[in-house]
Amino acid sequence: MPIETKRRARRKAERPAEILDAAFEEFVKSGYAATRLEDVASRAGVTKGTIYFYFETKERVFEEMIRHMAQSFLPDLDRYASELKGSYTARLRELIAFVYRRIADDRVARETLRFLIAEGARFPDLVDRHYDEFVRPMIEQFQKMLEAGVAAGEFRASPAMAFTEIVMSPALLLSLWSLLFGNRKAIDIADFTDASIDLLMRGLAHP
Amino acid sequence: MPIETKRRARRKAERPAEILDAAFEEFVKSGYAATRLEDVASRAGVTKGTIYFYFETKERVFEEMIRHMAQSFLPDLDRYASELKGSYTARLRELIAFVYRRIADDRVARETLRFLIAEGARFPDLVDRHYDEFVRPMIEQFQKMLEAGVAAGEFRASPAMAFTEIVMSPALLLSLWSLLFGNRKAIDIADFTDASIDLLMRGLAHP
Amino acid sequence: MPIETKRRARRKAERPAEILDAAFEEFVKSGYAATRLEDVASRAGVTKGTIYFYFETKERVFEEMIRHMAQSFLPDLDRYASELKGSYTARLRELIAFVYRRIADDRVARETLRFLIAEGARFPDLVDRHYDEFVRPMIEQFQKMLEAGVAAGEFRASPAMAFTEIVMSPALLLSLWSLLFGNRKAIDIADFTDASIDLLMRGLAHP
Amino acid sequence: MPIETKRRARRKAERPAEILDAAFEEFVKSGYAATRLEDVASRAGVTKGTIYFYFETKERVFEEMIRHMAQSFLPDLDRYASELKGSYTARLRELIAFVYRRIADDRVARETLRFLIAEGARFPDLVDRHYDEFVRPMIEQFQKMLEAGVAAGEFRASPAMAFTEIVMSPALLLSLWSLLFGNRKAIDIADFTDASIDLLMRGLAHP
DNA sequence: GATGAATGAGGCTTCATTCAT
DNA sequence: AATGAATGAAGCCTCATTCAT
Repeated sequence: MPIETKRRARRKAERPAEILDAAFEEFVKSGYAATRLEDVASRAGVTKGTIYFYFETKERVFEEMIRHMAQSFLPDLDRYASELKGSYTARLRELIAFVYRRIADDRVARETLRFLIAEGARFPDLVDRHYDEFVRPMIEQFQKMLEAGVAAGEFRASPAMAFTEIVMSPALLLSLWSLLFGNRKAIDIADFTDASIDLLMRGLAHP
Repeated sequence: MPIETKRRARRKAERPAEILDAAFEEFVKSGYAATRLEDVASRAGVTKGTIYFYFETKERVFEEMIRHMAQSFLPDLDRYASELKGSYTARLRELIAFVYRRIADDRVARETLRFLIAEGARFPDLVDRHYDEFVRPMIEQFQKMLEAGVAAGEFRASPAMAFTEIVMSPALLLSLWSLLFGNRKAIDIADFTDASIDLLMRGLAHP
Repeated sequence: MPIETKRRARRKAERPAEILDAAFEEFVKSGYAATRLEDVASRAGVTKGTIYFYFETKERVFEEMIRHMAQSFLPDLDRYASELKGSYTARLRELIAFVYRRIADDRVARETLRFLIAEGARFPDLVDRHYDEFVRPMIEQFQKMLEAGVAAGEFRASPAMAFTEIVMSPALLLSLWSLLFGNRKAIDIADFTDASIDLLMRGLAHP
Repeated sequence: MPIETKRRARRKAERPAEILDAAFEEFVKSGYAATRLEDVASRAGVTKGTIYFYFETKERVFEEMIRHMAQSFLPDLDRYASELKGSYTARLRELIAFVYRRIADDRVARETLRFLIAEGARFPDLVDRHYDEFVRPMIEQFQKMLEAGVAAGEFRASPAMAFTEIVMSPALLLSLWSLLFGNRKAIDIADFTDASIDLLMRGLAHP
């Protein structure tokens, strides 16, 4: 196979991804309804017809875009968690900091959250899929660690054990803050993270 | 003045509010772009033209709708806060519970949050207005109470003092949870609230 | 009858005329179709409903406005023509100058011409009425004078006798020039008039 | 290239012109504001959307239509003028007759004049363009010939030399007459032209 | 695979007209 | 007489979608 053919083939193979990348940017800029597939096409360097070669409808483009962008960091999280050493207090601290960095500071994750909030009613499957792939596993990861910490006598058996998602709520606030105010009312992420962790760890600790 | 005139006049005066109420429901159902003003009109019991008698554009209807629905509960909050007695620990607990009930459990507030997240880029003034009227005053109220509690020696001077919004983050999570999952993955609000407060109060307390 | 009542009655009697004056200005500004009766109303200091009290439709407003503005100067012309003395050459010169001043320099006449050209297809009766009330009498007036001049041996029996309207054509050009170019490409009316009359009188004279 | 492709390509290339031709007819029939683009479309054998594929707005359709229809006859005029032989009196006579035939008798030119008068305020650029492309060159052509005739001793140095447009005014009257009265009050164009030229030439001649 | 001309349903917006007061 | 709230028909324009090439 001549090298030129190979390059073109690779090119073609990447078309859908290029379109979805372009779709992400356009959907971010204008929202689902106000985005024109024409603009997605020209950003991707193709024409409208090409999009319809790869995707059935605008809705499909949106759905696939969400899937495409939402690269799960669950494997990373699991590996990171399993490699942590030391006291559970220290481990939890590390794990939370890790998640905060990934969630609160990641533009793609943030805008995906916006999409899900804004268009969730139209795409309930996407939301549920996200719950299954991101939210629940993350919560379970924290749940495990909390329970281990309690078993080890490091954490008290607080009622928050039944609502591990509370642990993530400051990170969520950070995301929303950014979605709402952009950098008009910026929060220092590092300081905020430290303060959140400090508050949380004290809250979990034995009195 | 005949009674018929009065009724009609009252009717007239209420028209804009009726339209905005209808607009809220339709915008909730379909989102900004997918809502047809015609549907707003028929829900309000008028015709399309009538909406344009009171509002210039669809955008204005949306903006005014947000303003109309967002009845500030700041006065309530201030009064409630000023009437609290006892230790700052107890007062803070009460205040948080109060806010949780109002925010996390209020459909209008929740959907307004969705609107602001979804359409904030198109209506930045609305977002800033909400910050000025709701977010900042609420944060300041909590800030005051935290400082008083520290001054009274009840709370430690934690780094979270610089990020009072952390206190509200579980309530936000509750709102978002509802926006995303509706009642598909319901959280028991009362228990969640208790757990959050418990965690927070321990985190704020002296070791 | 108290004086206040009288004033109000006079006021009322003038309403239609005030509306038509306002209509003229608005129709001039935007043309027939693009003019909103609402704007006519507010310029006249009344509300839309009032216009419909006096006129059945927008078309009627336009028609009545044309009638109202088109104050015939035929009586003036006839009187002026009958008072002229001296040679027919001198009389014709005077008469033409008189008409030029009235036609070419009169904003109302000019804009009426625009209305008739622009909306003539929709209002053929208006056009015909104008022909009967303005164009034909004016031509006849000139016709009479030309014939008298020929009979007196002052003018030659030129073929233009059968097309007296030629005499008016420079004035028409002046009107159109103004309609098209406003004062972007102004022509000196006095000089133009003199030149036209000079050319015409030579053309009519015996060689 | 298959013949079918060629046909389709030719079709495509002609679309805009077909649309503009249809637009001319519809605008003539109803005027700018009262013309519906839908009617233009169906007259052109396409649908509404197609018009918007080629033109941004209704205003653009109108502007482009005017440009499209206004095929300058300046080159013809220049060639015709340069080929004339004989006395300047004879040449001028020929030139005027040529212009009268083209202007006074040309439906497109006539209706374009109506458009410019009716909608000139909305499209001043069109008007100015017409001045530059038609009016001024034509006047200059006549100006040159008049000056040559004066230099040759055939014409007197009349004040009309400064207002060459007077020469065209009977043709303009003819156009307007047709615009206003259609064929309700027809003028014999040939006789009218002869009479105009006769009057003019006598007016220009030495006494 | 890719193009882009063409379609047509649909929504926003305007405004002449009506009518209860 | 006059008001002005309300109507609803109508038109401009957009854009997802199709399909011949």
